[in-house]
Amino acid sequence: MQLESLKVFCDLSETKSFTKAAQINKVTQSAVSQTVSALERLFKSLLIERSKKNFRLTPEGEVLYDYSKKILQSYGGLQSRLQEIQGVLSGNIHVATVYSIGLYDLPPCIKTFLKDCPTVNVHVEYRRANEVYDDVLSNIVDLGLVAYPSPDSKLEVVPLRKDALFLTCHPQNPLAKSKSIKLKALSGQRFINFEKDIPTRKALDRIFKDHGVSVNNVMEFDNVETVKRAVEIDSGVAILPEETIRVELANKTLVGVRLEGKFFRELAVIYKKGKVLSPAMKQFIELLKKSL
Amino acid sequence: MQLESLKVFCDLSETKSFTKAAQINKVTQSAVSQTVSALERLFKSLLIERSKKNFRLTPEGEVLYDYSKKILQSYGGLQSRLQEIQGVLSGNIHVATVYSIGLYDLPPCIKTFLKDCPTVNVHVEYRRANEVYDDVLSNIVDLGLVAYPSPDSKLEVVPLRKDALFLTCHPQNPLAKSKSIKLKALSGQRFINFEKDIPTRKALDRIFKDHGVSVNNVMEFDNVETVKRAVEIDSGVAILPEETIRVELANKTLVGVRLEGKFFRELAVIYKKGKVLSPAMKQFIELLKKSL
DNA sequence: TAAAAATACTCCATAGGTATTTTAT
DNA sequence: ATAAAATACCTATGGAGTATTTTTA
Repeated sequence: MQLESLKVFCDLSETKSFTKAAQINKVTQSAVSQTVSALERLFKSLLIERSKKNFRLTPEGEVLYDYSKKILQSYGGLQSRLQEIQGVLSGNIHVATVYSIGLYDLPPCIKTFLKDCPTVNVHVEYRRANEVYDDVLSNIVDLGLVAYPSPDSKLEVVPLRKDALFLTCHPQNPLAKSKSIKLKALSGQRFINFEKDIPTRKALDRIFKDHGVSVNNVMEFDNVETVKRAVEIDSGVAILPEETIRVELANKTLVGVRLEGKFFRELAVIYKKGKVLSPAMKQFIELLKKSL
Repeated sequence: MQLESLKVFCDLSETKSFTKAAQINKVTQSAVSQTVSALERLFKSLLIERSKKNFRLTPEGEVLYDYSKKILQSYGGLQSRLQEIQGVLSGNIHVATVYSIGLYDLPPCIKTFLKDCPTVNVHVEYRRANEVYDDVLSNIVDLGLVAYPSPDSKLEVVPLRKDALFLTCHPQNPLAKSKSIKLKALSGQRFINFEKDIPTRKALDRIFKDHGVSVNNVMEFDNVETVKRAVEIDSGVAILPEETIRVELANKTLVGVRLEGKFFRELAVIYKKGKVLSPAMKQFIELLKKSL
C-alpha cells in the first residue's frame, strides 16, 4: 500500500477531477485512473459512483477518504518532526498571492527568507483573490496571501500587518495640499476605484457606506498598477495601501494624504485547515508575521 | 512511501531483531535490512544505532516508530471499517493458545466459528503460557488464549468463562466416594501437580497456601494429559478443570469430586494493546465469550 | 464535438529473493 | 564458531508513461 495512492485519492475526492488530482500530484491523468482502479481492487469496493453524471464517492469511498486524510496528516507530522530534529529547513513552499501583495509587499520578504533558508524553494503564483482561495482549498498551493480575508470553515487565517490606507492623488490636485483629510471631504470627488469583485473595492464601499460618503467612481480597474497610472494623469483620486505607493511617494509622482480615522488594508496568510505545515512553512509564516 | 515499510520498521523496533521482523512480515531478513536502508535514505536520518552492541533506535528512529504506529493503526481501522461496511467477515486470525485450552476448550469453538464464517481462516498454534504472551507481544499472533491471565500494561485482557476445578481421582480411590469434598481433606494426599512455571500450578499453590493446606506433590508434569494418565494409574490425585476431564468422566475412567468453595480456572483472551481488531477477530472473541 | 476518463501497451524502477560476506558474541 | 546483519547481484512485479479509445456534457 502506497501512501502516494491515498494522497491521489484524497486530492481526487476534493477536486472531484482526475485531471486536477493528476496535476497536483505531478502525474498523468492515466496514472490517477490506474491508481483508483488499484485501490478499488485492493479494497474490493467501488470507491467512486461511476454511471451517474456528477462525481460522487460511494460510502466506501467516503470512509477511505476520511482515513486517508488522517493517515496523510500523521505522515506529514512525521516529516515535520524529523525535519525539526535534524534542524534542516528545506523543501518547497508554493504560495499563491493576490497581485497587490505579490508585487509590493512580498518580494522583500522572500529575499530575507531565502537569505536565512537557502535550501528552501519558494514558488510564487500571482492570482486573483478568489483563485487564491481556490488554489489553497484544492491543495494546488500550500499558502495563500490575501487582503481582507473572508472567513471560511475550511481555512486557517493568520492575520498579518494592517497596511494604512492613504488618499492618493496627483501632486497638483487640490487635495494634495492637506497633511491629513477627513473621509467626508471625498464626497462627490472623481474617484478611481477597483472593480466590484476585488476585496479592496468591497472594503472601500463598506467604509464609504459606514461614513455616509458617496464618491463618483469615474474608472474601475482590477489592479493597483492601473489605478496609480490613472491617478498620475489626474483622472481622479484613489485610496490605496501605503506599501503600494511607496515608490511613487518617494519619486513625488503621487501624493499620499493621511486619512483621519483608522482605515487599513488587512493582510493575511491562509492555508487549508488540518494541513500539516513543514518547518520551512512555519518559518516562512513567522517571517511574514514579523515583516508584514 | 509504502505502509509495509513502516510495518516492518515497527516490528523491528519492537522485536529488536531483523530476523524476527522478517518472519512476522513473511519476508527475508535481507528484505528487512534493505527496507531499513531505504527508510534511512528517504528520511536522510540514521534510524538505528549501529556500532553499539545492543539494538537501539536513534531519536529519529523513535519518532518514526511512534508515527508509524499511529499511521498503521489508522490503516488498520480503515480496513476494519471497510470490511464492516461490506458486511464481509474474512481474513486470517492467528491464535496462540496454551495446550490445555487448545486441546479441550477451543476445538468446539473453532468448529462453530468456521460454520458461521467460512471465509475466515483460523490458525492455531499450541504454546506454553509464556510463549503465548511473547507471541502476542511481538505480533507473531493476533490473539492469545491463556489461563490465569497476568495483567500487563501492554496487553488487553478479555476474561472468559471460569472453569470449575474438580478434584480428580481414580475410581477406586477412597476420595472418589464423596459427592463433594473440603479442600482441607487433601492435606497430606499424594498429589499429581503441574511444574512450577505453569500458571495453573501457581494458582493451586496460592489456593493451598490461602487455605493452609499442604499436599504431597509426588509428581510434576507440564501438561494436563500426563497428569490425567498418572491419576488413572492411581499414582495420586489432582485438581483439574472440569472441561479437561469431560471425556474421562463420561468413560468413568476418572472420578471428579466437587470442591467445596469457589475454585475456578480463569480463562482469557489476550491481545496487544492498541491493536486494531478486524471484524472477524471481534466476532471470534464474541464467540469465545459466549461459549467459553 | 470537445473535454474527461478509461484502456492498451510498453518500459523501467525497485522491492524482494538467493547467495555470500561481514560483523559481533 | 556461530548467529545476526549487511551487501552483491538478479529477477519479476507493478507503477507510470504515451497513445488511443470510450464516454459524457
